[in-house]
Amino acid sequence: MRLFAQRGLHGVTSHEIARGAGVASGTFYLHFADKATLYQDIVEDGASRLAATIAKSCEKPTEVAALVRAEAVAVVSFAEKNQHLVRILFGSNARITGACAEVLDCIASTFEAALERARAQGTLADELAPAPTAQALAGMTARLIHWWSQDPKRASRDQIIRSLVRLQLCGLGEKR
Amino acid sequence: MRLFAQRGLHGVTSHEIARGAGVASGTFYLHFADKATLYQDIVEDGASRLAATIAKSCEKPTEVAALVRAEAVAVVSFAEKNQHLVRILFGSNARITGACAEVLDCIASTFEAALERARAQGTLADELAPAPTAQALAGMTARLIHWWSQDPKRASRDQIIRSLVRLQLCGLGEKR
Amino acid sequence: MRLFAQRGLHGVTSHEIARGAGVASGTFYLHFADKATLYQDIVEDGASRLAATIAKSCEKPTEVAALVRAEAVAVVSFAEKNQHLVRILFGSNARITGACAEVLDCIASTFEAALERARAQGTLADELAPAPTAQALAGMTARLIHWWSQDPKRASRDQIIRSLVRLQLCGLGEKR
Amino acid sequence: MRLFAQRGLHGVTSHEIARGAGVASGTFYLHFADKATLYQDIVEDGASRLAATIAKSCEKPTEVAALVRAEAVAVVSFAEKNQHLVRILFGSNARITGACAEVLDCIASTFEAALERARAQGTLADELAPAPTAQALAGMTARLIHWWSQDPKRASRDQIIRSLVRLQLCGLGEKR
DNA sequence: AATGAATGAGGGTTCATTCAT
DNA sequence: TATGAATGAACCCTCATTCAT
Repeated sequence: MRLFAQRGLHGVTSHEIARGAGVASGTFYLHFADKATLYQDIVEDGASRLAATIAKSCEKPTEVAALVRAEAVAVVSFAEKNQHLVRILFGSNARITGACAEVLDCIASTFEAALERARAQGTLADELAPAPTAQALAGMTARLIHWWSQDPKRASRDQIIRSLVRLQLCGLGEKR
Repeated sequence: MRLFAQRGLHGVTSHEIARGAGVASGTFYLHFADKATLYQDIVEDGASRLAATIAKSCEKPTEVAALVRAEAVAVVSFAEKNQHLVRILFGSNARITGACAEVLDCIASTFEAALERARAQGTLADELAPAPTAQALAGMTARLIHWWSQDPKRASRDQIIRSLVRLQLCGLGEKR
Repeated sequence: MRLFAQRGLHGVTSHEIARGAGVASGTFYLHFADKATLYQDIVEDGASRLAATIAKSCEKPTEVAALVRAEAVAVVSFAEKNQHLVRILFGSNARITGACAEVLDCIASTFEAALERARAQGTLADELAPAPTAQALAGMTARLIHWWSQDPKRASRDQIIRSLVRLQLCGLGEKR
Repeated sequence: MRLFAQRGLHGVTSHEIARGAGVASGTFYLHFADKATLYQDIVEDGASRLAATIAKSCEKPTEVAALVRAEAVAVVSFAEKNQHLVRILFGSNARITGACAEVLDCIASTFEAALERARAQGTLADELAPAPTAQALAGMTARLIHWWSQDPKRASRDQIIRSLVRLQLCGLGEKR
């Protein structure tokens, strides 16, 4: 993951991965089918773990504000524990490899569902169309997380969460 | 640009580029130093053209709302005219190639400057730290533009602009 | 062909073929899809050329003896001109590669047709079943040709032809 | 033997052989020096067993016809009991491996000796040179046996023997 | 004696780049 | 200036063989 996060699928050789793991070249193939499959598996597994983490964080809260906050906390915690993975998922030549069922699209669709609900309840600002807004919120989250995971000293955990919450709440409706 | 946008730096061969341009393989090297340099040049040139477009759009307006709107319009127009380029800049194994002086960072720093100004004037919501907020806004813009440029029928030009303006204004302060 | 004749498909590397042709490794792939395909093409092309040669030699003669002789001459001439090819076709890990639609089966079926005709005319010795006899005659021809092409000094052209003719005539019926 | 008969020396891995024998990969090397040696040993042992079988069958008969028949029966019986081995010996990338002291040459030399004897007694047809005729007869035998062992339902045991006897007798002289 | 994970040399293939024409 | 055949370094992957357990 470290190597893929730094240099991408094509920038890393199978020899480097093996050597990085302290084993011989051939040993790589005792554990993984091939380089592309390993990468794809990392992405897919990571995406579903992230999705599960988010989903779980949304179970309890009922108020919008609490829900948004819970989600932000979950995402930030995930990023803290999976620094390399986050860079792979959001650093994103993931798209190029065809490996990912679009982590971003996955997150975006979560947002989109929430926005549709808000629209139904009349709490969504009129000028916000659900689809593009969902994409914008997903992009915002991804970028923030990715930027932060490249160097966690750039901002405190709390600042990240507060920014996420504020912007998401704003995007998720909250007529002014 | 079309090829790079579709398949990324590593997914395209120099032969394909030449053939796509209707010339022989060797001719490629009469025009470009090598494939990586071409890619880098596309990214850098594209980034500075985008930056210039944004900067120009910000010259006249004095009010925040007008300024944000002008910027959104400029970015959207740029994306319309440079569909492939936008996918290269934001689709983003740009980061991996080391080719880019971070288009996103460039955009982010524009936002950051605005946020610092807002903070000085006391109009920035307290919970928003300038640096991460700037990243979030940049990520939001990039994602929205990229998503849209993959298939312009996904949303109307206007919806994109309205979403951008609303979310940016919100992020840029506007205490509630 | 020389290399394949000497060491078989698996015993020859693509690098050796290139080097043997006085070109660099990559050049091989400008001319052939890959090593296995080249081998297969050699076998298939060789088989059909041999079949065509045999077929042509059988056009004119009407008497059995003349026909058998014409065929023997054709096969021997082919072997003289295509020493390496003959060793590939009959030296025979051809079967292993799945490359060949069985050159031998092809030749055998020619014989089988002739034997069926002989049977219909009542000139075939009773103890000879067409199918196995055809295989035997084909194997005989192949072996003789292969053995000779490994070292043409082993026997004169004429000895080969005479042996072939005599044995084939015998096999093809000629009740005693 | 089954694996080698089906796919040849190069088409079988040492792992497959071990797995086919129900032991672990390393165990293979407790029993055999290496894959190539195993193959060579199979071929050499098989060839000498076949040679011994033939030699034994030729001990008693004194008449040519009886001798030829005894030999044919011996060979066919051997093929019936050693289906895989026969395919290895005659299916024949045996030659390529350098493993075999030429089973065919071995058989051929038996025939050649008989032919020389016939020549000395003046019973050999003038047009048949001993060496090429011996090769032809050996090839005929090998092909017939091999063809039959690939699918014993192709012909009855008796048909094979009768064809062999008839053709060999014819080749072995029998002036007309 | 058996295991099976580990090794690493070797081979097939690709492709960025060159250069004689 | 344009060509495109040729180059050869580099990469992915396989598999015969070893050896600590």
